[in-house]
Amino acid sequence: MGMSVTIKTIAQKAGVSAAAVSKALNGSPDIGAATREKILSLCAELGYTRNQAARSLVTNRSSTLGLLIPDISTPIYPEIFKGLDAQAKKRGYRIFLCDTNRTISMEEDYVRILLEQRVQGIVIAPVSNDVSHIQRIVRGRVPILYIGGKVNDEMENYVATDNQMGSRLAISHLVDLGHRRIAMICDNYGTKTKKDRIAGYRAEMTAKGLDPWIVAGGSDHPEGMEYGYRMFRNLFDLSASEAKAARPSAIYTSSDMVALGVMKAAAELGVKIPQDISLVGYDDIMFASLPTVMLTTVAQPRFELGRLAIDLLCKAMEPSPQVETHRATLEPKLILRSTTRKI
Amino acid sequence: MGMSVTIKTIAQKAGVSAAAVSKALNGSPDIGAATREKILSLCAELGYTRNQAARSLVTNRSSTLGLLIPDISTPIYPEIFKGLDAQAKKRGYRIFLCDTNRTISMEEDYVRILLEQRVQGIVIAPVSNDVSHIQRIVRGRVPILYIGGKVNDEMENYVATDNQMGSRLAISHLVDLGHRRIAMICDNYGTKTKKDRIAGYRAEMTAKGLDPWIVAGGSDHPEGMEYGYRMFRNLFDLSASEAKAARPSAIYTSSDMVALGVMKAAAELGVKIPQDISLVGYDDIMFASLPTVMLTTVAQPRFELGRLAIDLLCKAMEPSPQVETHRATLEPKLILRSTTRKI
DNA sequence: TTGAAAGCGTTACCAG
DNA sequence: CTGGTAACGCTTTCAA
Repeated sequence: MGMSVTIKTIAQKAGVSAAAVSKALNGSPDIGAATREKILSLCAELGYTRNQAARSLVTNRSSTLGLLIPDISTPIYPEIFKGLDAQAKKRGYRIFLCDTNRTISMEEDYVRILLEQRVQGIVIAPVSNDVSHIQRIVRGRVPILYIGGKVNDEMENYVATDNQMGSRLAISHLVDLGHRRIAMICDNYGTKTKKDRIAGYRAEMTAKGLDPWIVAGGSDHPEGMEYGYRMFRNLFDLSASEAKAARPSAIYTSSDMVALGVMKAAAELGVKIPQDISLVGYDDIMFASLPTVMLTTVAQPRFELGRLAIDLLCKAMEPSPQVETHRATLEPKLILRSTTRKI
Repeated sequence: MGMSVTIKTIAQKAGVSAAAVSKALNGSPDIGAATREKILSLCAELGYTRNQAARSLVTNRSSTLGLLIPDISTPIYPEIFKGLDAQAKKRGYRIFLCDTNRTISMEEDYVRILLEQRVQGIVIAPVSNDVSHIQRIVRGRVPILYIGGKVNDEMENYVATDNQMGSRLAISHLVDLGHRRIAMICDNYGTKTKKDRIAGYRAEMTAKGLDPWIVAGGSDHPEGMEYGYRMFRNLFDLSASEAKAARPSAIYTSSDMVALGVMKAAAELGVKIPQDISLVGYDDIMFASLPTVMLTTVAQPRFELGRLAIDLLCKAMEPSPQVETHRATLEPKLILRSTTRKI
């Protein structure tokens, strides 16, 4: 194993100084075209590869951003990663992805690791509403931009989505179709995100002169699919004795996963969607577009989220930021598929 | 903005040398317990964070492995990443994930970047069967371990799954249920993976004294869901004029995505699964377990894949590898759900 | 047990 | 335009 080829190796072979090689490599104008050519071809020939560690050390720039997410196998994150990745690339940054496994301790570990890597900024979809453990470690040494469902105003910089508007879009659509008995099934309602979705639902129902009908369990209740499954069964068991007219004609859920649970329960109970009941979800996870699912749902613009997040983070990274906080809220939109129908 | 706190800062404040701090930080035995304590508490107090770039530079170890995948939003990869990540962590490595967007040029770019980062090994799920462009860049400077559907024996180190066995499991199950007319719909059959799945199907059918019935289009045909959709419609249009008995009673597909296409077509044609026809997929993507899908399918042990891949890569990374190539093949297993039925 | 000194590969700053 | 020279922050001898 011969010594690896460094800038010095090249310099020697080319009969120039290390400084000259560095300049040629970095496209500096302070070098003659002839020398540059010579150096560059020599680099190609010898298979020279820059040592990023050495560069980072001296320039104090790693050209790397960190990304912390709770779980990459949760349907929404792969696309968010891609959005962030694409935009970061445009701006000359690499993204270092860390999956925290929904664990505070891993979140802490990774933040420390990212700090050791000297990332220039971090995008975090935090595990919990409270991010004080993160702040405590970072101590403001690196700008952080928060994204995801746990975002709230305690956080300095964030990109959120307008969850109230999302609900309003969903309800408005159902009302347009003639529905008046619209129940909302909401899991996990402690988070800001879910609170907003509920608020939007309530506001739009009221605006249309309808009575809100909210099914939302405590934090000890199951989440996602399991929750939707149980609550829908509940809803129908309870109304079983009553007239059929007392049932909701449409269900709006706090997430697609909850909607999936509803679908499962409905199938078991012989309730047809959308013939017997209309259903609208939230998130537009990949499943929602499957031929066997085709769920009408509220989508957040994921690519746009990535773009915005990186742009805001970069603003926060500037030597003397113009403003104190960097925040943005994205507008969701309704994706019409096959689980809603005129009544 | 004061100077960041370095090992020197600590050394000064503690009244010791930089070397001493380094030793304390790295748990070296060559240092007194008292001095160590003093140094450590000072580090905590001042919020000292190691500079990984500087460490890498001098130790020539980045403690980082690269991972190249074609598309993180493809259902199978998030879990593979997690498996790899977990195992790498156990061995003290971080994983740098690169999404190549199914693009040869990005694959090349990222390989170069990883080389610049001085990753100590790379796991690659390549975009194409041919990986010569990667070899050309890497020049053997870093060990590579290949995974994924494109793996073939041209590649030095790899972890594959036994696709022949997967098919045999599927067919054997269908035969046990009484099926004799079992068609296989296979997209994208140019790859080693798909060839093996076909071979396994053929072998098992023959072993059971049944006639293989293979539907496999050329490379110009669509892939995945679209392919399954079209081929299933084809199959039924063709057999529409014939007796119903001439139709297959079961379909085995080369992937879950193809099976999803079949389900869509079947739904449109009024063919009930599994009442009218049984269906088995391959891959066990997350969708497969959805309540509205519940697809019986062949699964590769993804976590095991991650473990093995990292272990083999680490073997290949050892100074003087024991053997030339590092290869392993994993055994798939059949996941029984609700799309197959006794005939 | 401790520390001084020598690098690791690169860039930045000047003086030629 | 070019090339020494001095950092960057750390680890690793080796001598005390």
